Amino acid sequence: MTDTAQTAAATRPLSRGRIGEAAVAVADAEGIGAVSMRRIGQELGVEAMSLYNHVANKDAMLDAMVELVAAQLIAGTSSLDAPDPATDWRGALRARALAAREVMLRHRWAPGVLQTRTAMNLDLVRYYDGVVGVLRAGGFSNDLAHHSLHALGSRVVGFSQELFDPGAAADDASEEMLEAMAEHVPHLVGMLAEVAHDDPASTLGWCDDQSEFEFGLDVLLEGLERRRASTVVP
Amino acid sequence: MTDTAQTAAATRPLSRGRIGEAAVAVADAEGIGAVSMRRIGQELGVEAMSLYNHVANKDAMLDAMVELVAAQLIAGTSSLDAPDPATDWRGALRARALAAREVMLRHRWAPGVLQTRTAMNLDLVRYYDGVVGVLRAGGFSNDLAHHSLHALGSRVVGFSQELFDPGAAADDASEEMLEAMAEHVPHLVGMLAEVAHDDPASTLGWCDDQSEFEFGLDVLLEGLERRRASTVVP
DNA sequence: ACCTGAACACCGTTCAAGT
DNA sequence: ACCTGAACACCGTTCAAGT
Repeated sequence: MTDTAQTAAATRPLSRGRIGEAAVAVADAEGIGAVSMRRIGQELGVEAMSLYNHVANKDAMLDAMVELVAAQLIAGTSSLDAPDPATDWRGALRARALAAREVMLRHRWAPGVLQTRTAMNLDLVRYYDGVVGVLRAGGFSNDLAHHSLHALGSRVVGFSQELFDPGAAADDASEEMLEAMAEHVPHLVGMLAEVAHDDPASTLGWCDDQSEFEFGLDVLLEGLERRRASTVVP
Repeated sequence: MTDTAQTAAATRPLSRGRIGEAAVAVADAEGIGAVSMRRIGQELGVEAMSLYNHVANKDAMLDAMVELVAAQLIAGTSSLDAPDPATDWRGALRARALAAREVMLRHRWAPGVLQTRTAMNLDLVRYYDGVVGVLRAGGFSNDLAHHSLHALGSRVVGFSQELFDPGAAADDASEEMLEAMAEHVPHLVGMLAEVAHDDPASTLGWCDDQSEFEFGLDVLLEGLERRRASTVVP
């Protein structure tokens, strides 16, 4: 690795873009915890301190990573044959969110990093602009579009906040543990038992992230459509 | 500080609970970034290494912090005169979410930490159990209750995922910057201009987190009520 | 203009030693 | 049983020195 990296460094000059790419690759493969200045430098066949010539600090390196993901968000939605928002804004927005979701699934560290960023990112703002464009074309007032953006929250960029991953928790938890908890959490245990019974293949880690994402998205889209329709005076 | 801390340590023995409390206090005051083993030890008038007698590692210390917040979640909902879920599940759940939100606003580091946790936490699970209890009392099937839990996501514990804080971004951005971006993000700039115009007091950092939280919550509650009603055969 | 090595001030964690 | 000090392997970042 050191050898090929060395020659690569000699070939292509270091740059903010190359640093971002290397960092994304490491984060994709080993998680964001593996991303350090020293490690990315090593990946590029260079001392960690050399990175500071192209990137102000680690935070700026994370910004560069976000930039690449945001660019994929834009790329993903432009190569999309979605419904015309003027006639089917829900379909148009739904397609956008699902396309964004595919990007986020390729970079599972991205949601966490995105949340810590405050720096303005042009492509990310452009993505949001596209969403507002869809809503406006679909007949939303600017005010309702604004509220809708907040209501959809992160779902509009392809992920939803799962505060607590029942699957991960269940992996740790034995069934006996759940039984022991039953008296404290009767509703949850009852629900779990019934849902697991209906779909026995997925005993404990039973949640289908994709379909739950779509369920939540659709509830929101329906509710927003209802509000849009009630504000339109024909 | 060292002096009073020393005597305090002599008075009350170290414990997982005291460590958690100290860590929560530091995080509340200075953010989660200030929470380190060395710092919490210092806060308790003890060497960092002493903490390891009561807490397996830093991760376990974070678990102890979450435990305290989850206890407040439970405490907040028990001292709540909310509507009877059997007659008004939406009111009951709404009150719960808003009470939880107050807890989270007191511990702004909590959402971020919560997301990194996988360990089973009894009080948190009990809180969720209460939510499922409300839904069941309101007439939800176990299946719909399960989907609803996912759809509500973190909102049910009082915060929503704001991927991008327009307020924070706007603080950095001058109006000129926005004008310069106008050609790239015409919809967003237009929306911003109109919303800001209607409420001129809050020019750029214009989003009212609390009311946006409630808007999103209400859209979801309405949409879920609609689905509940359509599954009930009278 | 870019890269390097040593250094600084921090981390979490281990371990042998104290009481 | 609990606490300590030194040590290890990491961080991000600064700075003077190289080319």
